[in-house]
Amino acid sequence: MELETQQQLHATTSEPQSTSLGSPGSSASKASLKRACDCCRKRKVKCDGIEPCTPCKKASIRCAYLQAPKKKGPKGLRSARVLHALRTIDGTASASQVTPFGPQQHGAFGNWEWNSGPSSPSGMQQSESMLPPPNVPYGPSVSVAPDQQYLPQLVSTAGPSYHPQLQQQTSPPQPYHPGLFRQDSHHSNWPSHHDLPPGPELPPIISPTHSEPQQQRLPGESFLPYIQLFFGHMFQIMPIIDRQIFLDATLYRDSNALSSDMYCFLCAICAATIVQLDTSIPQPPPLHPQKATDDLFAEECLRERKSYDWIDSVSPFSVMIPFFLFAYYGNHEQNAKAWHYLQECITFSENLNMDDEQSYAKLDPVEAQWRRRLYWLLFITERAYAVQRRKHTRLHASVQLPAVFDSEDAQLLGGFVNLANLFSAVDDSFVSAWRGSRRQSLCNEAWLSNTQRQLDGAALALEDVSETQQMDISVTREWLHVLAWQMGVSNGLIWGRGEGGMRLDYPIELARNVVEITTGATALALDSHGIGMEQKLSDIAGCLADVLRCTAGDTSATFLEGKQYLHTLLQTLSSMRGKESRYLKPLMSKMEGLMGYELSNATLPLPTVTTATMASSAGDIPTMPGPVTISEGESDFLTPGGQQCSFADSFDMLRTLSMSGNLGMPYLDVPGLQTLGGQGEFAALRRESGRVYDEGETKALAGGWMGEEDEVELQERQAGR
DNA sequence: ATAATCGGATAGTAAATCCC
DNA sequence: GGATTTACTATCCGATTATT
Repeated sequence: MELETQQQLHATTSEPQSTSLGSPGSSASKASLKRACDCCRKRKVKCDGIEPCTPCKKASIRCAYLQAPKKKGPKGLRSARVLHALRTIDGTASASQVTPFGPQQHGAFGNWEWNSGPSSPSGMQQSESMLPPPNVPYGPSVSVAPDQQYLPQLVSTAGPSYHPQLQQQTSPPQPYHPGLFRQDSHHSNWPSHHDLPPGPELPPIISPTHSEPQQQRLPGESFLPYIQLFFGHMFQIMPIIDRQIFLDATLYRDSNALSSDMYCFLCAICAATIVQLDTSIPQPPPLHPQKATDDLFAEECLRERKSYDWIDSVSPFSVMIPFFLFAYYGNHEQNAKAWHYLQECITFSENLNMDDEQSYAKLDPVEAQWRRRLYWLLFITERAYAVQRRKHTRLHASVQLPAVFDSEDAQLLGGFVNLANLFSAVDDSFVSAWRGSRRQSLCNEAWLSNTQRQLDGAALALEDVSETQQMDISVTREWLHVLAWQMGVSNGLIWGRGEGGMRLDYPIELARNVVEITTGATALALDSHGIGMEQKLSDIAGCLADVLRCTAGDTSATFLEGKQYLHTLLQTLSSMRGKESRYLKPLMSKMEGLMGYELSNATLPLPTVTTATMASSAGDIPTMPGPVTISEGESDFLTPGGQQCSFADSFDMLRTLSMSGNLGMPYLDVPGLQTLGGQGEFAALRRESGRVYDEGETKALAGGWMGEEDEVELQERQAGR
């Protein structure tokens, strides 16, 4: 009912009232409804407009009226287009009039070859990566705007006869979407951000880079290639902006016409995209000979920010700008800044009441959906960050998950929601336990096994999501399993039947899953998650290495299997994002002297596995007998291979195991290597330790590999006791 | 027999242009 | 400024195809 009233907002005002009432007009025998629901529209069946409508009810599908109607009426200058078409027909006449700028000079209109020209650095990806994935429930996706399909035609017809002056007049569809997201502008709650000039009032010779020395801002055409990269590879994990708006080249015609927050936003998202994708994909040539392009964008963002009152300018941009700055700094492992910007975007989201379900009811349904996505992206990011850096969390799973827009592939949001569900399992008690602020007694086996079960239950139906998302969800799930397991170990919870995975060899099983997931994947599906994916894999590998260290000398099939998984993980890390991961060397040095790995990663020797032992394992990982509690001097336990191992001997090893993946790793006190950052939802930083300290260890730890932050926290905790 | 799909007819809307 | 033209989107009929 509520939706029905809301839909009236979208309905046009001048519709004949009689139509929906069934009294036929003078000639029309059919009475069209004001607005068909999303499903009926897609199905091309008559909708009765109630909610849920009869066809949807009959088909047992969810009825919604989310899709905003497109703007009607012609776009662009008609006569100019006619002229242009005529000129094209008369192509020979203008063929000789190629200007000195040539087609490569995009001028103030932006890059008109955004998906076709050879000069477009990502034109190549357009055809492949930018294609929307198949739409599962609704048939072919319509997520590519009609005007996007239209643009290349203009370009191609312009062809060799490109002429700036003419091009100006035959300019493409005027930008008519005033808001951040496609809306009916008359009731948009989103601020109107880009007040583009009414017409193409552009300098006659268009090359802002050279002809406008007074121009402070980066030229408009700088952005589009990176925005294309974003939509090609990162949108799946951050589906928070509208393709139709941000892939429309008219937006980038004149950067000076952009509002400050839009400009800042574009700078921030470009900076984050560049650093996140890094060398995993060919990127456009640098904008500046001396300065890295991502740094240039980030600096430009911060510079522009000084020019307006960004604190009072509360809009979704206020949330997204610091979010992408967070991703930028996170990927650069500048943690203090990353943390600052993450907090900033959370603060803005609170200012927008995005954590309050009630606030969404007041919004236009489409706007509400975009905001839900943004909120959940923040939620996921914050949770991942909290876990990785052992920070507290501020956001809660207090608002409904976003729904799939009719215009979109359901696949896309399916993956996003899946990830959100996964992180919902990382509840406050998980974070508290991980931070060490939860009483140990609460981190018991029942709670842990329940948490592990939740993680498995949270992310299902992965076959319906894209490879990139699948990678994210699967690896994240295994990574969270590893963390939960480490929590259990740190609380002395290892028992034999393997309930909740609390077995010594559980990480080997997890590593097997990860290897299975990553082995068949394309590199880009893995790489587009940025440094966060490297971190997770390195955490998992680190934990696996600890387990193997703990069982050193064990020649059982499980152990050898684990060795092989570790080898595969290290190999994956050796070629991530087009280069060797910075986490590889520390892992290798951790492995030094163990299992035959050498520090030099030039050759990663395959561990020799005898067929006999492999055959005997047959995927069946033996478990440790009986529940044990960890206390020095107690009875012995068995390694997966059945080796006797006394607690006195292994206590140190287990202590190491309990320290969140990289604990005990020698690189932790190396500045600049302690942090991880931002892949989309995991623009998060490495936290050195996730364990629950006990006082006996603190002095030794504090003097050793513990980071400053840990020391402060430790002191705080000790003072509190 | 029934349900689902979708090409395309038809209608409505609004920008662009014409006309005075 | 108002009328007209044009270009666009929306609805949904009904032929076709798929499913039970």
